Amino acid sequence: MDHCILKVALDTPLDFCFDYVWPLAADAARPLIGQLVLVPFGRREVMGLIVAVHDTTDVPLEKLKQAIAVRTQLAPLSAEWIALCAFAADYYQRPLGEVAIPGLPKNLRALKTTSLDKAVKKLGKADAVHDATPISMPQLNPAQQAAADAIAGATGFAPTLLYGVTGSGKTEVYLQAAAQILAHSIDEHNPAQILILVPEINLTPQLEANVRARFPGVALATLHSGLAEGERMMHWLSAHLGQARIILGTRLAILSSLPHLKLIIVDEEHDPSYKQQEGLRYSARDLAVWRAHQLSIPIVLGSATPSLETWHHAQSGRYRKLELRERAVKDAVLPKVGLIDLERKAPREQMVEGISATLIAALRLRMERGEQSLLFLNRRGYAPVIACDSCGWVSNCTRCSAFLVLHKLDKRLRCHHCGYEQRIPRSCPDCGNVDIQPLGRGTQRVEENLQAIFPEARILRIDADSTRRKGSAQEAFDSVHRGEVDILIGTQMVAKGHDFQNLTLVGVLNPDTALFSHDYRASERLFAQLMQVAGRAGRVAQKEGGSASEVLIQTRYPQHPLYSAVRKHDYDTFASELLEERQQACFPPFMYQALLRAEAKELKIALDFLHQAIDCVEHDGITMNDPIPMTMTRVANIDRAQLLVECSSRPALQAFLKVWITTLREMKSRVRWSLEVDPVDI
DNA sequence: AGCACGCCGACT
DNA sequence: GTCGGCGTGCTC
Repeated sequence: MDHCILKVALDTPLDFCFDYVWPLAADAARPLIGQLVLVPFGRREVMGLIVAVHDTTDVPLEKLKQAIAVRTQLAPLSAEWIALCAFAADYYQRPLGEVAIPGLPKNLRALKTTSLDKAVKKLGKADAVHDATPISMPQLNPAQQAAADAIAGATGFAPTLLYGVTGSGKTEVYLQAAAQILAHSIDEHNPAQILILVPEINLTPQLEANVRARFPGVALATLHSGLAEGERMMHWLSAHLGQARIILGTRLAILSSLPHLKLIIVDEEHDPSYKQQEGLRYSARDLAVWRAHQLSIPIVLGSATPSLETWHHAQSGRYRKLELRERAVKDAVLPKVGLIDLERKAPREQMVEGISATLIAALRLRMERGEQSLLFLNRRGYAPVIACDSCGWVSNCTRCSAFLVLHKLDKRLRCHHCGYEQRIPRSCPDCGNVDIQPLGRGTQRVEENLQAIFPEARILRIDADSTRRKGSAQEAFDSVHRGEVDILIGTQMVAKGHDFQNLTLVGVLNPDTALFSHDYRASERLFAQLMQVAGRAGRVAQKEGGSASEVLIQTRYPQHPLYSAVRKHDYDTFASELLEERQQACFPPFMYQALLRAEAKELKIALDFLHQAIDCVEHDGITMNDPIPMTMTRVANIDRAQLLVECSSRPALQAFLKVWITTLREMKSRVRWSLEVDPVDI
């Protein structure tokens, strides 16, 4: 045989592999499965992944093209890694190449190989032997020690929920379990790799510093979307070559090549950021569990407020549950949670610009004591809408079913969905009335109001607008840590991860909307968010003579069971009740779901397509709900509708989706559609 | 998805 | 007269 046929997966929506001829010189080695190959594709040249090497092909000869080059400098991607991609492709109903290729560093996919060559040489020279002996570890409390031992001592696939309140020292458990596994593997010629996933880029610097301090000699690689191409290449390669022993990253890191993976840790496993919300809509947490199962290794899912999926598995015994009941810092107590009743309107509860007298007094007390406060409001901008008092005009976006948000500092009205911007009108565009008013409150407005109430206070706002510049989020957090801020105002960005040592008050401004959301997951998320933001306070030991750290929630519904559970820090009961409700209502995790979305210039076209989609296929045993417009129907002049599909059996749903999606592709409809498996926002 | 080809409207 | 809108067709 003077040539062979390469079956190549390419990054294209076409759901099959492409065959290429590869000529074999007399003494040349055959290309290997898992190698990358440069091929002509249409009028372009692209990088693909070799998934099989055959002698023959069914493709007609005149269609066959020759591959250009096989990337031999790089060790082939492993069969396990390809199997992981193949599973994700299959489960989420996407082509293999769309899963496997985009996660690879761009420089690896580029035509010229100089940067790859340099990186491989550079890493080849790096000392592969590391001193994995950690510096002395802090003393763990008995529960932490038991947890670390149980995790590190587990053999085979051992999924574990590490359930512990914020501040209970979960990170310490991760690090000591990691230390044990690294120590076991260092003497053998079997180096271990440990993957630690965190929800957001903002959380990596802090954890990275912790890990580096704890494991000074151990090679660490970070993987997240904020890396420059060069860095990404080096970090990805050091993971792929097995040199990086600890890999710290966001959700995209779950698809990296880790030949010696021995432990996976998913921190804050309930966090919605683990779900990719565009393109391949995967759950990094779910893929992490699959990967651990595939490799027969332990996996730790850590959270103070586990997802109901994970909670359910822990309750049913599929996952082992390890619990940390106490805060790890000695004498630190859980913050006291108080509710400020906005309905009661007692004289003392006069509101100043949406902030109650009680909260203002609490802020003043912290100022006097030289302690820090945090105000949490999950709404950026100055006001979510402006309106005309006399004719009722409101600032609607012309392209979306949403309001234009007032950004007073930039003097702009801005749509948060399509990016449309305009100047702030001086008068009502409909009736000319000059009296147009901002309605509602965003973080910018609270910042302005608060500065008026406390002229001497050093106030800092942290939200997506104030941290647009790269690195500015870190600078902002650093300045809080240095004590340069008295009052911090922030969106959910500030709720995660950061321990503020001198912070003793958390005010929550407007959480009620989530209580009555049509999304049945909203209350689960609100609870997690409140617990998380509450955890920012009271991490230090209670100050002598002072009172405990405090969380004050302004609400119109102080009697709501969610708030009672938050007050008692009682996730167990709350979660068990939610699970009960979900079972009654046949919602996940007792039901498996997929969502077909359609987009068109007119809503009717999208809805018609979805009705057609229902009729085009047999669906015995599958619940096809009515097609409905999406909550945000119109975005950027495109109307969107969705069709929810349900089944009590995951395999049955998977089998159905496979047939369905094939049929839908064959319909060749000009409506844009996409399928999401295990959707979170419905 | 890209990227081409192809056929109709408003501009230097 | 051309620049450029996006329909539709193809990718081993």
